[in-house]
Amino acid sequence: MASSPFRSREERDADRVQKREAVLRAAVRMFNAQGFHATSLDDVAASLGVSKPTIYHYLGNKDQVLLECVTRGLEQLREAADATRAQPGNGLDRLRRFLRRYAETMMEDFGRCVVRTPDEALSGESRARFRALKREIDGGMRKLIEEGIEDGSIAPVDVRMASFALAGALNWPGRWHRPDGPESAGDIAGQMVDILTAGLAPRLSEH
Amino acid sequence: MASSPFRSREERDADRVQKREAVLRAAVRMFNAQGFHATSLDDVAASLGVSKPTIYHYLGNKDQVLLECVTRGLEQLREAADATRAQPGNGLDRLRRFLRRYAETMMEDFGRCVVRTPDEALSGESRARFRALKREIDGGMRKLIEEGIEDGSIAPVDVRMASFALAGALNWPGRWHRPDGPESAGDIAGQMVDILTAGLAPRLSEH
DNA sequence: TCTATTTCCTACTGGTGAGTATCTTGCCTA
DNA sequence: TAGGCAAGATACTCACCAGTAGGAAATAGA
Repeated sequence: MASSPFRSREERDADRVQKREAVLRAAVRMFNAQGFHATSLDDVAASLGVSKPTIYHYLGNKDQVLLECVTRGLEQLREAADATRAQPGNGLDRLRRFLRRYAETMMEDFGRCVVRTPDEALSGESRARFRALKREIDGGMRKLIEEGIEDGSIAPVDVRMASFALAGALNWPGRWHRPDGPESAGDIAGQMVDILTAGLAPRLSEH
Repeated sequence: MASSPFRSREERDADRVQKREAVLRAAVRMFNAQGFHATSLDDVAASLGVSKPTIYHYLGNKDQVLLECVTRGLEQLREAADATRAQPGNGLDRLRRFLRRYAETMMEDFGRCVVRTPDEALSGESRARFRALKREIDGGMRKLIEEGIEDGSIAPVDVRMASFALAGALNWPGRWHRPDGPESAGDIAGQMVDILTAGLAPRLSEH
């Protein structure tokens, strides 16, 4: 493949996608680092060496930028739920696998943005969509818990409460975890899932 | 006590404290409802039928208002930890009592403000103090877990991870719980603590 | 009665940042 | 080769809001 200064249609399209991606990535990083309100689109643009209208060109207004960030994160979570559903194992096993991926996602750029974004940061239609997506994820988690209770691998609990407890615990790393820290996201996720499924009280009958 | 239009020194002091309190309460309610950045001090003042300089008179600048809100919440948590320390029972019992009060606090005005306030919302010295107070609470929780592990009432776990998991799960109601909902804060707190201490996997040996 | 202090208001300043109007350049297509 | 569209830049507007200046009214104390 000789590289020519004349780019084909596909190349130019790919270019556009790549630039869009770069803008989104820069935005989410700054939102996570400094907070949504403390980040101006001028800042984001400057960090890429471009000007503000460029962001409007690729992504739209600030609301839309944030919505796309959180949507990305929530889609990763939904994919995790879908993948889990297709796997073998009893309910608890599958829930555990889902929770691990959930926690890992929460330590990545877009996942962190989901936890750090309160509903009020978005306005109007965006807020409604944000909420709907979160409800969907919650629904998936509840379903997994229910399946586990049905097959006896999970103790009978209030599904709604359990789901909130798990989500809360696994969202939290998105607030405290630093990606450059000593522990890998996978390690942390694994440990948290163990603690949550085993509980704190010692098990009397463990082989 | 005849009520006279001439107020004593004590009465006037009490008046001042009461007004200060009212301003703080109005502020924290609006911060929780609409978010810190979306709430102007003009809004807070208007909700009390006064003007912005009144807020500056009683509380100082916006940073200081927020700092006092979160400090109140964190002090409630610290009091809970102190009270717990004085109580009888094994480590797990005492931790459970603390966690209940922790969760309940997170569903009240000032507690909710603590969860909803990211570090970046505060600036400079305020931010440092906010972080220090949070670290202190976390230290208290870790200590309780350690004591439980020592006396055998809590399974040996990574204390840091356990503390993060518990805090995350119990902070979360501050984000989703509506005070006017059907379930009382006490009920929710109790259920969440049960789930967290028992774990999800069924216990084989329970009498 | 005179002064100081508390309490609170009206009215301003100044900065910041979202969003837009308009222009330029260059490539693509007809 | 003319017209159109993509990809940006510059340079604005406009609204909002934190924080302040300065003053008025009431009360306290001397």
